[in-house]
Amino acid sequence: MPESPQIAPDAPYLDGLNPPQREAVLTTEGPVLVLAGAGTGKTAALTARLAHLIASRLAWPSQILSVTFTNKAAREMKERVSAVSGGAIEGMPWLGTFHSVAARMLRAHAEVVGLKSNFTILDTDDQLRVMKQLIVASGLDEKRWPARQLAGMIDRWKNRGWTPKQVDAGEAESFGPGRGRELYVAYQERLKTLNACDFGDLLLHMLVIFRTQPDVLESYRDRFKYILVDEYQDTNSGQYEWLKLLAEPRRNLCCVGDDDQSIYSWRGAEVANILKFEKDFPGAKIIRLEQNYRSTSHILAAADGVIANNAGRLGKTLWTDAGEGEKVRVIGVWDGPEEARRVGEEIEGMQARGQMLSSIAILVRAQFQTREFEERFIAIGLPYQIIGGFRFYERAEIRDALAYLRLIHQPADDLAFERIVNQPKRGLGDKALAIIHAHARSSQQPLLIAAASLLDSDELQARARNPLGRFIADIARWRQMSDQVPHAELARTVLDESGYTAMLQADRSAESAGRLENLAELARAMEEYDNLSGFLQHVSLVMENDENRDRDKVTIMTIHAAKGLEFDTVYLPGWEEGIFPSQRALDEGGLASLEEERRLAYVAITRARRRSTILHAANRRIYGQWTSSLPSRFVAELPEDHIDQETTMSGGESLWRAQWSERADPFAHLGPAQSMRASTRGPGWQRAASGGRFNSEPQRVIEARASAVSLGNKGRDDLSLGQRVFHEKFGHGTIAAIEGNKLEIDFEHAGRKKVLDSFVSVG
DNA sequence: GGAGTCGGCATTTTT
DNA sequence: TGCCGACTCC
Repeated sequence: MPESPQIAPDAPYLDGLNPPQREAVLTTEGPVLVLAGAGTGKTAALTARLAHLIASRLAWPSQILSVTFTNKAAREMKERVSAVSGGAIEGMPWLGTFHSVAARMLRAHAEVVGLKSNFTILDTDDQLRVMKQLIVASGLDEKRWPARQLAGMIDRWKNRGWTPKQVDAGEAESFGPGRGRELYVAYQERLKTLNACDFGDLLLHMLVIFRTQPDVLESYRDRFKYILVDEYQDTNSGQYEWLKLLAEPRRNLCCVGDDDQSIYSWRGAEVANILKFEKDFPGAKIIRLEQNYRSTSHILAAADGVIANNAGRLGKTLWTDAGEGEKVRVIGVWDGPEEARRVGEEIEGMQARGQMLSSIAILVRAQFQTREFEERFIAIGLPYQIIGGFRFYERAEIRDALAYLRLIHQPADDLAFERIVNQPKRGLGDKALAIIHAHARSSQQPLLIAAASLLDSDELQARARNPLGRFIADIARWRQMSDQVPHAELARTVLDESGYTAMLQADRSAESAGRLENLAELARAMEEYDNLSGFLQHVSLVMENDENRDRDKVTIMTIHAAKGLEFDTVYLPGWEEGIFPSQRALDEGGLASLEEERRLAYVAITRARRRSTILHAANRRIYGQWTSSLPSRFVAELPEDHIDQETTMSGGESLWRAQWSERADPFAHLGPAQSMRASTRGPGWQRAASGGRFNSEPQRVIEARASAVSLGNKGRDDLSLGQRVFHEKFGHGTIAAIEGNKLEIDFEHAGRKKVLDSFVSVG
């Protein structure tokens, strides 16, 4: 590999790039921060940079680490690199999301942190269930100390790169109280026994390995000649440390991002990472991409006027030669239904004029806002799609199916066992489960194995024992099949033979048909993977929504979900104090979260290519209560020259703008009923209704050691024939026979029974 | 195990 | 207001 790049100014990948973009491509050595404003051709530059590194032989594809946050971004980059290099380049092995790259590394070094390389990746619901169990086990009231709160805390700690020992004492105190650290330790222990880790662990474990195993760190430093990071403003402290460790000592680190588009601080992202880049990497080159190829200048100016109110920006000024275009419209309406009606009418008008619905989006601050539009669009028959909400792999039926597959693949998967042992109903209720749990705990076996050994005893009543026996035999049989039958086929068989399909067919509710379809889709999706284990491992990291994009539809989604997307026409409803900025941000986060809300506003406006329309309503129903609302302060921040204001109410166009400075009640003329100030809305209204449901459950896989029906445990050594023992259910008796962990006992009242040694006590 | 009831609660969610 | 989870009663 030559020392210096063979600069080819006419290289095809440089075609169409502007000077700063070229600079971003050609500045290969040393730390580089590319500040890429919205719509400035960031991905084009990044892709070209990768192509350049490879084409000029600075590095092999395998020597470049490029990380993104989303699977979508990773996929897009892969596709574009391969297109720009004429498909000649084999897929880049180290191009992926932070999590998938870390998972890949962790599989190679799992034993360092006490895992096996086939560890399972838990999702949020798995985590919550495990944590709930731990909270209950530690004697805390799960109502007062909800698992979600603990999960949130531990997640934040992991985002910061903290192992239990590093957790700030004060923070550790706050849960339980005083039990935070202990529960964190217990959680990690539990994960270890499940051979599982959560999303945060993927990065944290690797961080620990880098910190403690210099040779491992060294090998990766050797390997990665160049590192690229997309959406750098979204990195958290853990990811930052991870990158920094890998980037030293070469420091060929190129980070691309936009501080003005940092909208995930509540997920642990640290805007500070991008703000302090120069300090952390002295001599870093800062390149600004400021030419916007997406929007017209009125739109850019409006967005710029808003974001200019934020302090501590790195600063950049977007410009375009696309022309002025239309001003941003600001429309004041009476109430929520009118807002939806107005948008619906305009869209119908555009549709009549031939505009594609897919080029139109409605971007909201929070999920609950989608409802009003949904209702309206149904009423007028306007095709729409709501992005967000349930993901494919979060649907209950999908997770049930996955649980079957997990349990077949990995008999030790207790979470999967719990999920499906009685799904469909087999008459295995709480009582049976409690007995299985008790035995599993005392014999330290996975639930499936413990359940199998219970079958040979009288611990369970025949009513439970028989269906349990069938269930276990089914799992064992499917497990054998899994070696011979293609895994998609296996999935279909399992769903049929387990009675799951029949259960859905018998269910005549509105959703059941869709569920059956989803399951069919799941089996189809499986065909794309080589084997069951590959599929299961992939599923946990790439949980994507398969939206059907066949028909022309208006898109409704949150602003967060819209980051990185663009539409010709964008509607931005609900720009009211308390909604946007959200009440929560106003109440709790102080200036920092107000600024984040403002960045959201910036992201929202800049999604539009040609037309951006902001709406606000004077009255809105929140939790069923009619409340009057003030226009968002962000409305007042829009530069007047670049907007057109319109109101469907009397009062004049600048009504709201004036009010912001005068702090008067803009709706005083409406009479006392409506003039309740927005600020008088107490904390009661704060969090508006949402769709964020957590209904479903887990998935993960553990290495199989024992077969599903293996028995023959060594028994206890403190028991002998003729000994008097006590059994909770059957009372006192004497041991008549011992075989491994199985006993036959003559009970004084219950007669002769087969029981397991873990259920008896001496005496 | 299913249906009914009651109380608490309610942003954003890349992996 | 409306949903979800927990709980109760057949």
